[in-house]
Amino acid sequence: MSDTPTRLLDAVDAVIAEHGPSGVTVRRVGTQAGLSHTAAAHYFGDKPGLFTAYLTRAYDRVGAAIEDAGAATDDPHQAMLDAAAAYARFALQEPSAFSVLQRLELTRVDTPELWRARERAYFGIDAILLRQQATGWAADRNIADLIATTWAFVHGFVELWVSGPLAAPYDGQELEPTLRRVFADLISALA
Amino acid sequence: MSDTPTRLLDAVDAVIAEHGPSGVTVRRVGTQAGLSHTAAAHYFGDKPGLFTAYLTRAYDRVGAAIEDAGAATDDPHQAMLDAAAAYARFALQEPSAFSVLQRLELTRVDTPELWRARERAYFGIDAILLRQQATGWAADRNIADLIATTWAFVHGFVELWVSGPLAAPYDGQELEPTLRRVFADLISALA
DNA sequence: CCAATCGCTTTACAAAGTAAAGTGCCGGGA
DNA sequence: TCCCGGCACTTTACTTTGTAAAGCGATTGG
Repeated sequence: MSDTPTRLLDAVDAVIAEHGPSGVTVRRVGTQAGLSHTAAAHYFGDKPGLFTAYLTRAYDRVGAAIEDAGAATDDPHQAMLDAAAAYARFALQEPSAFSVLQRLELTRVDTPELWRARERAYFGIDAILLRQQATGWAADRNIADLIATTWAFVHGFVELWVSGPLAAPYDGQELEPTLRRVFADLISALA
Repeated sequence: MSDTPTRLLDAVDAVIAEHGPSGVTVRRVGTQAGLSHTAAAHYFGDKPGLFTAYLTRAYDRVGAAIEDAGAATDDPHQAMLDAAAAYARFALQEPSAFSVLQRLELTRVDTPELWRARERAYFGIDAILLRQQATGWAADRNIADLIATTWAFVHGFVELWVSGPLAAPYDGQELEPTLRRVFADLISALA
């Protein structure tokens, strides 16, 4: 009994699954949802509006996954690894959403809702890192640099993995355990 | 006196500069190059073909910049920083090309030319890292993990920078010196 | 009971992707 | 010299897509 905008966003997932990320069409999304071909435009204004709403929901999901990772354990070190794994899982399980995360030019970047959702995800990472540093880890390092370094690493690793370059060196391995292992090495190197 | 395909790829740059990455149109590229609206399709087959050729040229350029960074100094540590800086400069100076680097779904990923160009860029990084490790740096670390970690970090850092998230924490600073500083910290942490 | 509003659809049109046929030019053989 | 085949594009034509605008039936407040 979900409402129509939600059904339309679900239809985006279905369309990406069937036709790929660049096969997403405002018209197709409408008809996929069982509505007219202008339904998506009616609700979201235009194509960037549709993508913005879709991306906002995607950030909300990954942000929630990161928050869950932080809340599930008292050990910040474990939480960092879990949050990274959540990000990786998100990229693999919802490749549609993840691919759109990288297509900001198709969205209205200045939408407040989108900002809020992005900041939610980023704030979850910050919180975990601050807790980890409070345990004495990397105590003498600049916190802003620490945050940037770990973000950049995790995001870059996942992206290079799904877009191909890391497939060859880690042939046959799986993303999540590999990321956990390499990230753990990085964390201990930074200590 | 450049040939027509080259002029068309230059026209892609001009179109992106004028209309943004999503304003690139096969027809517009043709007319921008002073040709008919089907000229680009004629030479590159279709839109993915055009993007593939454009992306191949972009990878060739960034690969050459990385090779130059490696060749310009005997100090591998310096070469690593220079290569990272070259990547950052590329992202800033050719935002058009960099934005397409992230839009692989618009390209024909399986094109051999594109593979070759990508591998050229990656191989340049590998070579520098191997030289650096030969100096004793991080000698006991798995070379594949080292490569993945530094790639992921540099790529992720630049991407988060240009797409927004790092703008707030590093407000008012510039990408290249910031990346050099944070990357140098990472290198010494990994040592 | 009725009209305004809601939630969508229908209609309409311009821009863009792309297939296919056309056109002028240039070089090489009879 | 003439012709003819191919090269380098252009012209034409058709379909899909984005999007504006008007329409239309069902609810709902007065």
